[in-house]
Amino acid sequence: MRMSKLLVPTLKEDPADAEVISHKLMLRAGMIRKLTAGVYSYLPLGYRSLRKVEQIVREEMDASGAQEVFLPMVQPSELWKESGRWDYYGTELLRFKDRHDRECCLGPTHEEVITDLVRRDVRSYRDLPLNLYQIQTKFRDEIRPRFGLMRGREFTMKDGYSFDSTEAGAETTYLLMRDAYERIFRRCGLGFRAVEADSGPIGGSFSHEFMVLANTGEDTVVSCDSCDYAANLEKAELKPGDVSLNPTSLVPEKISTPSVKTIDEVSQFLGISPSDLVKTLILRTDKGPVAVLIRGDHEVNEVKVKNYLSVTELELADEKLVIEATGGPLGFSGPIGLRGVTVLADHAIRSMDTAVVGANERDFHIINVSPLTGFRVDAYGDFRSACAGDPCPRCSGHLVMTRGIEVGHIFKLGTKYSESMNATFLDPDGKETFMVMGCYGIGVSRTVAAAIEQNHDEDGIIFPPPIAPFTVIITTVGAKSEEIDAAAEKIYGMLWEQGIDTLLDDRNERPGVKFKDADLIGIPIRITIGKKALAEGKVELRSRKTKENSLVELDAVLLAVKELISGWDV
RNA sequence: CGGGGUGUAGCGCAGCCUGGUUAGCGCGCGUGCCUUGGGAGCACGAGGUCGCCAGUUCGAAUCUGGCCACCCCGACCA
Repeated sequence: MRMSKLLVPTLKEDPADAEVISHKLMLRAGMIRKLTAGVYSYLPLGYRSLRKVEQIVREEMDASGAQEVFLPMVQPSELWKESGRWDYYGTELLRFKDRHDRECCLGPTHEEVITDLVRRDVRSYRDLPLNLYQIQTKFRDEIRPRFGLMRGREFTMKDGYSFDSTEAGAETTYLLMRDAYERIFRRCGLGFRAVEADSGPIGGSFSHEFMVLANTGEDTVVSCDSCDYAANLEKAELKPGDVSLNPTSLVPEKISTPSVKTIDEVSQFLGISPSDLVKTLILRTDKGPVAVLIRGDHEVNEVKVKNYLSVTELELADEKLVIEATGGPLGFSGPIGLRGVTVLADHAIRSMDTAVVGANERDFHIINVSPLTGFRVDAYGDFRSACAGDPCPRCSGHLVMTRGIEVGHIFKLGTKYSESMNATFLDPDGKETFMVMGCYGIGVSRTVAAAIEQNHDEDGIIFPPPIAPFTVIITTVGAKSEEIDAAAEKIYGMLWEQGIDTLLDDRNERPGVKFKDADLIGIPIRITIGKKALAEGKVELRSRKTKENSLVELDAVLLAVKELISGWDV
């Protein structure tokens, strides 16, 4: 492709409404343009990158035995009512009516459609397992789209669904997909980590998220500094810890703490550390109010509490419920004397010798409380989020926190949809049985954005070669010259013949402009053709990543390019 | 939806507080000259319903009210 013919509207300045680096750079590099909130058009460069990711996904999915299909984006409400999600999904599901007044929605995901498809045509265990996937535009009416392609409302997703005749088979398929995902993200040239994710009621290690590591990521990845344990923050398990051996013998004492409410305020007021406090959080659930006790310096993990209680709804109580549950105002809740409320306590509470708690009375706290004897606890458990430095749940190492961008998620669904939608098959004994399902998603457009978050510098994007819109850019410099043009054309033709995507910057621009654009759009390898070197039969090769230049003979260009690509470090 | 903020040329902004000629600046864009190893220079030029609607006023980008759009912080997720 010739730069003079390509639509690449690069910008010198950052657009005012872009916040994160990938969004700014994709806009500046002329890869995308916004149509409306969370909805973007892809320009040639952006689309080329997207298609490269798609192709890698496609190849690896096919190699693992999955088959590509293409499902409708407009879906009838009936299917969603059948699965129960028409009511459950909420406003993220974009609903509308057609001219016959029939309710429809734009597909945010395709469990319903695929299950319907498979249940109609698959009747025997002989047809299983079956693994189908598609690469398609999804629409989710996100509450708050942001960060460009990182969280759009319309986005490109690879979604795959597997159907097995047995649990064991489903688990085998799951592991197959996990391996495929590893290969996909490795081939994309990304630094990533597969982490254990919350799998809700299914439990076990049957949900993994694939996180591209980048400090601008929205998710927190918890990993061990000595073993290979890694998990999403909401999932990361914690060891129980030791029970206090010398609980306080002091007598609890109610003290005045006027207008001192927050953990910080109380610890400052009393001159103690937040870890000496117990915070009592009142939560509203669909099974009634619950009190959760967490050490002052820790954070409650709502997903863990939710799973422990098997509730579907859980949120922090408002002041009204706090007064109802504790008898005291917001900010002074404590575990002593709570009635009619389930009291859960994090393991760490048991390790405390002494604690300061709220008195359930305005402007009072109680000091010298023994967590072991001072109040009733219905159950101890792992209810807090991990912190950096916590012991690893699998070995003697310690946990570290890193930021990540979730680009993939694989999940064992079990029979959730096959039961609600009656997807059955006849097993070898002629018995009607529910299919065991799994689902596997990759945010394709987000993967492109994540690659940029992970690979950029002050000059622009540094694309990993496999997903770069072009692998090589040929830049001619200096005054118009037939020799230079001829050399450029020759190399350009040769690289294309070798299947290397090459962009020829044939614009009549000054060198500075060409260099800046080449850097900005992140083409991994730049071949610069100038008068001086060409007179000696050489051109210049430059790596966008290392910024190292080397002069190579015209005959050696192809080899040098291939070496640079194969030696590219993630 | 709650909290904060912004809408003036393709992009980035000034002007608004204190209403008053023809609404400015930089970049970009067009033409010509010139230049060609890190976003050159000169000259000429095109491009604006000042987000929309109403109101106040002799007069509104500027003041008032309503609406809309977009961005940031929270709950969601690939």
